[in-house]
Amino acid sequence: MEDGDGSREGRIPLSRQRVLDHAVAVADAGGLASLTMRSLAKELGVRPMALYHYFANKDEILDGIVDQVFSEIELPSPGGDWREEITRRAASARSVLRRHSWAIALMESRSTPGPANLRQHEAVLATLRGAGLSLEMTGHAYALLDAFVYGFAIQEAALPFDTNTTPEVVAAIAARFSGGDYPYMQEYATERAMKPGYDFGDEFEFGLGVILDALERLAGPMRASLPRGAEA
Amino acid sequence: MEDGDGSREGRIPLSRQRVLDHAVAVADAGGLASLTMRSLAKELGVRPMALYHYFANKDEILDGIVDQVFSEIELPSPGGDWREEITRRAASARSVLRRHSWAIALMESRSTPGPANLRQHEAVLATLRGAGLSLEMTGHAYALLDAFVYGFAIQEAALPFDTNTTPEVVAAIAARFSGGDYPYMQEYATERAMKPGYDFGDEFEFGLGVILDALERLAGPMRASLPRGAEA
DNA sequence: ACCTGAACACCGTTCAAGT
DNA sequence: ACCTGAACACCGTTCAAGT
Repeated sequence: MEDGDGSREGRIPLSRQRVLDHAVAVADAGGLASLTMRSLAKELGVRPMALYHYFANKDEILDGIVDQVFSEIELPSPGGDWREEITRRAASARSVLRRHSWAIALMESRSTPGPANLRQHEAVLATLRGAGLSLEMTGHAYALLDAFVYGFAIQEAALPFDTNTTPEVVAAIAARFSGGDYPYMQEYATERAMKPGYDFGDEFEFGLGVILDALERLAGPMRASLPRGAEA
Repeated sequence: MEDGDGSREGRIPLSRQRVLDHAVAVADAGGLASLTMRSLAKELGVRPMALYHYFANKDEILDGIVDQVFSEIELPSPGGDWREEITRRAASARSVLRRHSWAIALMESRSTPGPANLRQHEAVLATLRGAGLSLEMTGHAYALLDAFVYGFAIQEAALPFDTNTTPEVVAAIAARFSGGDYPYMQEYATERAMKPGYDFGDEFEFGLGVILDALERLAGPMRASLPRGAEA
């Protein structure tokens, strides 16, 4: 994974973007704990202090990679069918957060949204308002949709198994419930979760569908796209 | 906040529970980053290495405080009205995660659930199954409900303002949107979020209500409580 | 059994310096 | 402007030791 010989010749020069790209790669590969100023510098073929020429401190880098992750999420386009657009954006957010699950932990602690985050907000608001939702209903819809998307990402990240967990590991987990202390968990595990074809990920489509159906019903008949507040 | 004079006389002896209680208090007061083996030891009036007599390492303490947080969430009782019970449990989870918002970041990274977490799962499954939901619908309902609860907690934790933010701060945030780049965000901010009486927290009741209404409809007429899988 | 002291390999970051 | 070296005050943790 090292990409430098240490010599300055032929080195791609540092830049904010290059630092952030490598920071994301380091976190993807080894988790958030493995991302240190020193490990990041080594990955870039540079001394730790060089990073401080582009970022005031590590927190600024963390803010940067969170926004980098947001920038990977597809924006809904306010022109199209709102349900289709919102679904596409939600699915994209889910897959991005699955790729970079360390980002979820960071989202909780940083409260200054970056530009990609703001663009994301703007596009979702535009899509919902464009579909004719009232301001109040737009707020309801957005909070509910994003809570679901982020919460689902937490659940997926915390799952003790993913799609390619060995049967041995699954059996070990199941053994914890077989003492009789957790009859309902045991029922769910044996009668459903361990059945072939079961995939927790399918709950995403189900949940999102439930939410969108409800919003559609609550918002009344959707008007065709009539953008407001953007006519200036 | 120091509670010891350093002398061993009269010191409450260490124990796993005492360590965890203080660890939660430290994280509540100063955030997760402020919780170090050394700061925790100082808070307990003890040397850092004493902690290793009760926990193998810091990770075990982190697992412990996550489960401690889960233990604060009210369990639904399978006997009562399912909607009421699930609502009470969700509201409790939200307020607990608001009190300990650092726990959200930890939930993502630890995948071995503690006893309080398991009890929580068992009680929710019992409540849903007791209400007559099929195994499949129970899985759908649980995933959707918890995604919403956890996701809402992230959103609340990431909010740049809480209920007692000064108007100056609010104005500073609003100023970022007034450049014309974000017309829909500006509309939402000025026409709704900054209006007196607006409270993001109200979206919790709305979203939970939408989800419960949908589940009620999908599950068909609820049978009276008929526990299954626990008759042994 | 319960706690401590010294030490090791790490952190983020400052400050002064090199080119 | 861009990067470095040495140093400081921290980390988690090992190991051997005290009572």
